[in-house]
Amino acid sequence: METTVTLEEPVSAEACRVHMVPITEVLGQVGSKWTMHVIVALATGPKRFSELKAHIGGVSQKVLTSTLRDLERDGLVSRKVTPSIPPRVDYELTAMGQELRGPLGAIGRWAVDNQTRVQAARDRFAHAEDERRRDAW
Amino acid sequence: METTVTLEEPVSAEACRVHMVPITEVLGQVGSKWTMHVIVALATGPKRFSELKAHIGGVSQKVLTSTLRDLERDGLVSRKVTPSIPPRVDYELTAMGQELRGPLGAIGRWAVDNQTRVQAARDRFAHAEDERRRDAW
DNA sequence: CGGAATCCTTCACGATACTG
DNA sequence: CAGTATCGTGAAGGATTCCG
Repeated sequence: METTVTLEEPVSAEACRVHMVPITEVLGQVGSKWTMHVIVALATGPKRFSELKAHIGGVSQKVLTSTLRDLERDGLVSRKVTPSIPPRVDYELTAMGQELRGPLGAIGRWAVDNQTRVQAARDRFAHAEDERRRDAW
Repeated sequence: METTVTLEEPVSAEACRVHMVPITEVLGQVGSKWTMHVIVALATGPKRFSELKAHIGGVSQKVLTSTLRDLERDGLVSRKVTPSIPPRVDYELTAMGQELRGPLGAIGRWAVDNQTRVQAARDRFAHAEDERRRDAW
């Protein structure tokens, strides 16, 4: 019994919804504003908290902490504490985190390859909106 | 001059951030709670508004409308109005929308393939949390 | 240094009611 | 049928302060 539906051949609306649950969950996590940045930053190797914060830039300490917690919770990132003075905490992609780089890279490449097309579409849309506004007057 | 960095070989922190912009934007959109559902629903062919709503299930018409607007705005979905009585509106993936199915499918497959591993990691994490709580007392 | 705690703002989402 | 208009809510994110 094959249950790999995803984006190819939906069976029923209900079966499709059930299948979407883990996907939605993962995307909700990945779509979170900073998750992608963290994974990219860690893709080249382990980093300390302050290194991550500096590398990413523009993220608050609180949000970075919670992002890292979520990733650790899901087993994508490992957290290694060295209780020295001052303390030292290293973050690193786990094996599972490394595996996510592939699929994430596919999205990333699509985004980079298509940003001009998306921008053009947005311009067209904004322009069409203007025209409708003009017609209304 | 090659500028395809994404997830493979970061150059500088700044160059990396610049590259992340379109990716973050796309992921923010895709990570939006219902975008994925809409694309999956439309992957098999055009659908009317009410068909989409019924197929997805659990989405309010307001949110579905704005989700579709965003997708239309970015040129991923086309909207065809038939001014009959009652009115009829068909939504369909554009060529660009179709192309997104590949990368999105990669994420989807990863999510489905790894949901048990993620769940196990969460259980471990929750268990470790409990133990720390017990130590505190 | 790496956080936890607190406060505050914004916004996505949802429920409801109304319209062409 | 396919929206638009309004109102309400919770959660995400950000700034700041304090702690081991």
